[in-house]
Amino acid sequence: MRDVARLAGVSVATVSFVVNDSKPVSPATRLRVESAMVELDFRRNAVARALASRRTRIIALLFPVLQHRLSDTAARFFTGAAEAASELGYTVVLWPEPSDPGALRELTSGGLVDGVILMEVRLDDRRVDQLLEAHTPLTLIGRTRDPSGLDYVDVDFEGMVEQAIDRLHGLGHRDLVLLEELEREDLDGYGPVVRVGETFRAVCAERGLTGRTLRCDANPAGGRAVASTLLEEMPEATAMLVLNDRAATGLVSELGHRGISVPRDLSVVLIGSTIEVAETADPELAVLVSPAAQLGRMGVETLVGRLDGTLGELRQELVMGAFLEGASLAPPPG
Amino acid sequence: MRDVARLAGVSVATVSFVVNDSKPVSPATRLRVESAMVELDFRRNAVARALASRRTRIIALLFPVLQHRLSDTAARFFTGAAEAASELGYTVVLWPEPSDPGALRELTSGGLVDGVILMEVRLDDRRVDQLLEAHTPLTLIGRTRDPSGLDYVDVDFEGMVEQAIDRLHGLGHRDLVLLEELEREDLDGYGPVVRVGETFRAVCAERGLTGRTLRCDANPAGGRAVASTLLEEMPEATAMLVLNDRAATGLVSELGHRGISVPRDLSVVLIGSTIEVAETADPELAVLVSPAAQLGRMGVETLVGRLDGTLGELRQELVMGAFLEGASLAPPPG
DNA sequence: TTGTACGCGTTATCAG
DNA sequence: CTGATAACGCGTACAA
Repeated sequence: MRDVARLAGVSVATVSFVVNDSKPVSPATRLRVESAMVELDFRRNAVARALASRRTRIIALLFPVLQHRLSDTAARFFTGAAEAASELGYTVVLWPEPSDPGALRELTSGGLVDGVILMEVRLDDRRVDQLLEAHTPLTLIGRTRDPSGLDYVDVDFEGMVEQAIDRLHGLGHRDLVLLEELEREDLDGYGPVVRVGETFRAVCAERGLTGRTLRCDANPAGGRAVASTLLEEMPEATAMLVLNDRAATGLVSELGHRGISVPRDLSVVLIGSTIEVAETADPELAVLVSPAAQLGRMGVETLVGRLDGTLGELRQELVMGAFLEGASLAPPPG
Repeated sequence: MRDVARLAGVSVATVSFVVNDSKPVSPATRLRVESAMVELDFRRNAVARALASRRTRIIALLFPVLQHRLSDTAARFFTGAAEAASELGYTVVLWPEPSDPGALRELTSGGLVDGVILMEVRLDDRRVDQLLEAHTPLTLIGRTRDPSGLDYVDVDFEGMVEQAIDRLHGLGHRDLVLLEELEREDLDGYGPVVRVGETFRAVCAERGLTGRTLRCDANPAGGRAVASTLLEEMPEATAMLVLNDRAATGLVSELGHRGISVPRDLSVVLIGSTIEVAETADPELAVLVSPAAQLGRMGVETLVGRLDGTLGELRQELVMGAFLEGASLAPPPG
């Protein structure tokens, strides 16, 4: 930049004005500066700019990649966020969560990113406190147990589970099962799992339905393996809610092998998955689609609004996903 | 840092020495500095450090998220890369490819990242030239048509296709089909598709086998839809290679509905997918697993080696994935 | 072993 | 409209 200034016969300040058009510059000198820039193949240095201006226009989407699979759904959060950021003149990068918690502070208070969007939030999430302590502009995708004072957007799992149950209830089902993931320390207090489980039990109780829980590994083999448990221990169950899409396809196909037909003998609803994954099963599963891309977008808009100061009040919003009927719903047999 | 120095009664240089232990410091003063640091809750500023040292120890994994789905396999590249980076004292972030190509130069010549790992490489990939021109340290996951002079690691699609064909041939199959994705401009010259297609045709010709190609949308619905084409136009085909896992599951289940059984009537091999996706189909598909995590790791190791100057020669390496038998292979019928 | 002083490439604040 | 110049926070010769 110094060189550009020299070649154009102006001061560095003027060059800076041209580069950012932060101040009016006469057409003549602007031209001289611009040609000098191409001449010297000038590229502004983002680091220096960040040091001087105290911002990078970069947002980190913090994702604990070692604890949570970067699923299809998670990928859509990222895509939605990336699109929105691009429109707003920001860049969002997917930042694997540092294993060392100290590294988190470094990242966040180091000035490399202007703000952080936190994913895979737990009810008691230490990361939130750490980030707040570091005064990092923060938006959650998900929410803690007590999210007061925090900007967040989240899937409305409660609403989705209620809708699913009511749909099944409306078809005549009275004996439901929720298929959950095996408990792992990693998942302890993980929002979606906790909220879906609690809502399931509460709504079943409210409606006078039987609501039981089954657990299996979060993959097709796990789903296959749990089929016998289901048939042996809960033969009266006629409908099922599944949070883990991978397990669902395995379960459905294994049931098929055992002569149990979906939806004739068992209705199945997927919670918070994608169309494509629901279509992968045979038959296509009913699914409450995760509004992932939309939430990614909203997360970025919220954080940017906070950064630019254009967002006044707190933003706390829950979003339901679309209900796709698929071919896995029917009245209970008999 | 200035404040820390003042509180500890030393100069900023000494504080810097302590922070980076770049010079010997007497235990006494070190202690004073350290306690001053905790007292003031000191956090070093990554941006300033980057400006002074000309490196950030951050690597960008450049992924064109708008053109390519961030699939399960792609996610594993990221995970593998993140692990390796962490071990080497680096951080790798997933950087969505800027839609504006000029923005790519900004990113790369701005000093925000020390180097770039390029994903979803095409045979003629402009990004490579742009990055080289900007003198950005660069490693490819994938490779261009002529990758001479470039560090790269890639899936050995040629070897994998050959292995798959030979396996099928060994079972007695002589009439093969390759299921490809519909042509899209986005995918024009995309390495995996081109190489798999070319190798398929070449190896079939060499072995005297019939090798034909079918195309469908890269999702379950696409696979379902292409089932009738297969049955009507290629009824003699007894085995199939599939590059798109999503389509494969749809095809297999639709064939089942039409009385065509895998593997009795048709053998199926998935190329470059994951165990879990292969297990999702019914029956479990044979699969040549993509060595994604390993390649992610190797990509990082290569780039870091280049950055640290510990890597001498060029690194150009192809990796095969494991062959899992699944339950979708059998001799041809009759 | 420690301190001084300069450089890193911009932005921002003045004054002109 | 333009130019000097002081930050920005840290690394690192070089000197002490």
